Amino acid sequence: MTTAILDAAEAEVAERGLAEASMASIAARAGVAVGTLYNYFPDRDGVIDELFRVRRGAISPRIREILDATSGGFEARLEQFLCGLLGLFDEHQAFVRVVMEASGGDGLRGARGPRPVMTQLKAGLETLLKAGVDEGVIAAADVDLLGRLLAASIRGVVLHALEVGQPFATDAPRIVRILLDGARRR
Amino acid sequence: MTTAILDAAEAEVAERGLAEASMASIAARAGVAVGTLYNYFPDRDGVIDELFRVRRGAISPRIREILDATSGGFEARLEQFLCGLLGLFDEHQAFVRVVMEASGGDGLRGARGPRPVMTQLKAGLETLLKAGVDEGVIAAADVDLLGRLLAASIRGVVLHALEVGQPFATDAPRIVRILLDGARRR
Amino acid sequence: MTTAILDAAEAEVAERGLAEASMASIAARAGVAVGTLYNYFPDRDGVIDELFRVRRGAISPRIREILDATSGGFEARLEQFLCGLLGLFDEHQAFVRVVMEASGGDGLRGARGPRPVMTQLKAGLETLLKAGVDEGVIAAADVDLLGRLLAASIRGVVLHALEVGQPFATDAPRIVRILLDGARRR
Amino acid sequence: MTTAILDAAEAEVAERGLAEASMASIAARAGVAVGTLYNYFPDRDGVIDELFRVRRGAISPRIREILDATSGGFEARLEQFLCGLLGLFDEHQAFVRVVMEASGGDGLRGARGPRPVMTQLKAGLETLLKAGVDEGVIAAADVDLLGRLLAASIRGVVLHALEVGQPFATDAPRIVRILLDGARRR
DNA sequence: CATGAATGAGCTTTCATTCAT
DNA sequence: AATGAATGAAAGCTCATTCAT
Repeated sequence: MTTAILDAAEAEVAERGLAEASMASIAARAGVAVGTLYNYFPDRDGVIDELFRVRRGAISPRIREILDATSGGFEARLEQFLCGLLGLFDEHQAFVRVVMEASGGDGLRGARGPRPVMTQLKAGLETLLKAGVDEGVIAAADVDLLGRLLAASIRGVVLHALEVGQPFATDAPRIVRILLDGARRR
Repeated sequence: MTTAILDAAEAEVAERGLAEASMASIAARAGVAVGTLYNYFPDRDGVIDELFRVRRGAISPRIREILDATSGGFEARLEQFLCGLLGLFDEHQAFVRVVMEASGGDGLRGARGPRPVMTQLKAGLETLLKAGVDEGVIAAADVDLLGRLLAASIRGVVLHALEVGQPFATDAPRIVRILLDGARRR
Repeated sequence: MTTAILDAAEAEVAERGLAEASMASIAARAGVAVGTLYNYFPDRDGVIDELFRVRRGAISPRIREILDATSGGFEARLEQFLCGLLGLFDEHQAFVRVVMEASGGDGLRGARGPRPVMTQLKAGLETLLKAGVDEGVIAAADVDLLGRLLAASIRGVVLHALEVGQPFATDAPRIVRILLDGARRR
Repeated sequence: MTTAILDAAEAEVAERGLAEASMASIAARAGVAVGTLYNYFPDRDGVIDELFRVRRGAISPRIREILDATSGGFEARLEQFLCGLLGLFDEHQAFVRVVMEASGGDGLRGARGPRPVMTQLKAGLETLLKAGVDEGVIAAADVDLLGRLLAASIRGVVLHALEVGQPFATDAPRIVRILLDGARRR
């Protein structure tokens, strides 16, 4: 039942936005009465928080796995990481929508919850980029900016894919190529 | 008066978020009575929409000017454009905050308003990138993705600058360099 | 089972008050499920009403016994009655708390239940006072007021004892003395 | 408006009881919308608390005046005090009902508000009774119990008068006579 | 026009009650 | 019988909106 409720909440938030997802609409979508929600969660925040907690719980270890599974040189690993990441997001489209909804001005105000995933993602990127520095592929001075560009690019690609209804993962290799070698023709 | 109200709305949304910006708080900040808001706007959405419309009205021609003012080769123009753009955003920090707040899942739902700016920005980028293709600097096949990466990068850089409290414009040249020539050391 | 439920209800009302005694808390205290309450009582009011009915059923005959057991002259009997009554209340502290809780404006509204006890108590007092009239100890004209003063005094003494945590019965002789002979020194 | 709302709250509580007095019923009785209540009071407790505060504010100084206005010997003053008090309560019948409703198990749990009036009343009685001790009319040892009997008697008389719909003040002299000289015929 | 008190729909939350197991 | 999850009416509270002044 908790699962059904969280799924309903997720769909509701993805479709209508965090502020518009009322307990009544979540209950209706879950096919239960309002009161039932309160048999499983203390209050509205409890539902939303748990939604983020559970989804994070499903995604977080996968990100680590994807990172750990990368092998080869820096460039190959980065590409594998991005590819795996976007593939993972493909599997959690609904939640990705929620995160996009919720992550307007993160950090500018009380960010509700997707933060840890983004943080972990950035941490993974940083790990890889440092390996790239060690291999002499990229300059240490570029790590920070490059990390941010990569994170932003992932967001941009995901959002675009969401809008046009495509899967996410296809662009990963090209992103890596452009960010490493540039778009300039030679 | 409309201006005062929109300024108040902007400040309120930037500070508290779209959902928390009540008509009462906007009126209080503007130093008028709630009723007065309704003498100038049909309803709450009217205020928010007009806020976006007006700011867009101020920003749009500037974007075009910035684009038109670029000169030189493709790379130089791209850098000038980004630089000018980020400088422009620096002048509209409050509104940029509002946009960040509001631009969670644009297009996934009824996009409130920043869309056109982003669209125009993308259009400007596309114009430039096409010039790049004509000059033979970049491949036509990369235009679309590169445009999205640039747009996403701008968002990432702006958000980061907002969080750490820095001006936006400083990173523009490095972004252009990375996206054109790659971060790979040679 | 009914007994266990009523005991739980009594304890709950005594501790938290009538309004705060929920079916859930009563069930929990009785160690049964909520549904079980409804196998023995039609609804919440049914529980409360039955609580009063049962306790009255236990107290009523005792009051009669106490009255019947009184012997001697009017004054002695009155003192015995009061003493016995307060002693009886001592044995039913929890219920007395419930009655105090419930007996705000009895009769001003739908009196929940303690009424009959008070009525019987007043009836007993009246019987005694009439005996006093017959013996020529008190005037017939004073019976009514004296009855009310005695009843009120009992309430006041019980409430005070409950607040300071003392047994009830100790003050009975002094009350009788004051009401019969007055507090005036001679 | 505050007055109208408090009057409505008072009537509602007097008629239906504290727990049953909903904001909706208070609003309806006051002839305003629910929201209006919240323009004048922070929440439901705010209404109830203010009701008690205001009525206490009207009654408290009067009690003091009544006490200060008493003159003559102890007995005369006590009678004047009781008489004045009951007369005062006659003027505030509605609030007296509220107090009766609210003062079930005072002190046994969080007593909402009439407490101070009762406390002041008891303090007034104590002052008088001490004067009685000084005059040698009553014994110091009886002050405490006599005070409680008087307070309880007042409550009993008021409650009875409320139920039968009589004015309160008529019984005062007889109460004083009984408590001082006893009901015993001589 | 400006005002701000009044409004009431709508939201969150509670809890007596039901009923399939 | 006992259970306790599900129910939904009802309560408290908020806030966009209206309108008499």
